[in-house]
Amino acid sequence: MKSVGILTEAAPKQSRKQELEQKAALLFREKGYAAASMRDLAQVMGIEAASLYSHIKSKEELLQNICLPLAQELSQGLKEILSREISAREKLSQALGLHLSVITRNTDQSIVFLQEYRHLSEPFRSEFLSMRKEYEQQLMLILRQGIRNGEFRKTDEKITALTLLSAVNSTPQWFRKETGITPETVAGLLTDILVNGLATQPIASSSKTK
Amino acid sequence: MKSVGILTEAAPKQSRKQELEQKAALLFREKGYAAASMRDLAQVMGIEAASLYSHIKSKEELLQNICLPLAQELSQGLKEILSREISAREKLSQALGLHLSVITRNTDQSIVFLQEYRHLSEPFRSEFLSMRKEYEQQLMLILRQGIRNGEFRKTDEKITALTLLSAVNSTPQWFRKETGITPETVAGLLTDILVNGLATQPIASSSKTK
DNA sequence: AATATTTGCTAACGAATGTTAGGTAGTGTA
DNA sequence: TACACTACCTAACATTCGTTAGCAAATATT
Repeated sequence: MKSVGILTEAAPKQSRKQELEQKAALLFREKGYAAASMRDLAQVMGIEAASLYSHIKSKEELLQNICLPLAQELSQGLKEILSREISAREKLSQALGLHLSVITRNTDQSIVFLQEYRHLSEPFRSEFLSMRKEYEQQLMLILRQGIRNGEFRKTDEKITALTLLSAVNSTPQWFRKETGITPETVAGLLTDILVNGLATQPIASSSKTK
Repeated sequence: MKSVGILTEAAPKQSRKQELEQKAALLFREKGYAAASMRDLAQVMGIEAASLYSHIKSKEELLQNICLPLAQELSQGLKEILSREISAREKLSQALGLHLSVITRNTDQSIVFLQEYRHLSEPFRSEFLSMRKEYEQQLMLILRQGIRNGEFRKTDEKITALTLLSAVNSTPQWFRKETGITPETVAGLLTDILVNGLATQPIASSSKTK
């Protein structure tokens, strides 16, 4: 019962399962995982709820296929950057750039990834959390390196890392590919703000760095 | 059936309803609004689910009582700051300080406020969203003022405002009162990072400001 | 032409959901 | 003492939930 033909034109190369996962990401983003029902998802797909199970084993499988690959990609990318022999500043810049590149190319998935991971069952949830923790600590490592060699001002590494992360993680909320603005542009913009600051000239502050 | 006596010692001045709302905020924070059931909440309170309705009209009323007062407090505070006759830099600093003060004093509520507002029914959801939009635009106003008079570097106001907001909004995730660190300390730290930047010295970047 | 795979259907399941009805026992107030 | 109020109970409701069983038709593969 394919008969795509006239009505649903141009279902290109994507399998039905991929289409389902994409629609699921959008639905989970909009309503939240817990509040999005399989019947909602079925309606979006134009089929009955029970028919979804021809493609997937469970609702949670959808969530796993959204969260885990994304976590994997981010984690692996950062690890690679960390091993390069470049300045801390350059590392941070590349890390933010990669992070932004990944999440702006997958806005729906990223938002779900960031907000709904807690609905993963064990052991996936724990696995996810330990990957995140590792990721955060690698970011802190870059900061610590930069502070030690004088590239960065003295700040609390943990707080700074989490603040940077949440700053870049908010981009999927407003980023739209259609506007023509590229992930690279965003990366440049955000990195600039966060590394160089907003002010035109530094001012006396609590920090002891001139 | 009060008989607090020995078992539930020191239920200080707080009414049962207030206690319920506080427990609800914690529960909603931990499990998400949709995934947190009234039976979960009842268990936390040590009573039956049906008994909750002696104190509230509905589950959503709890969400409203978490989200709306917080939105009100933030919105009103920013409006007040905006009207002062001080530099943009000072305005931004005070705005971030107030924002941080409010949300670090109400971490559970803030997280729910930020992540679960979408489960408000109409017209509360729309009301909430328009308050948030107004808040964001007032922040942009401060940035625009600062850019115009040279206090801030030239950046995209919208992106910058949203980035600043999400940076400060992440504090409830890691902030713990018990550690002794005060909201004011956090405010100083974050404001410093965001306004003055991470770097010890600016470097050639896409920005045209020297 | 025969077979396997993909994609969908109807019907139904047990479990969990928010909520209501109606009642009871303590507590504070007139 | 009488009365109202607070705080809880049991029992049950209609609805929605994720999911399974069993079947059918179209498509792809051999």
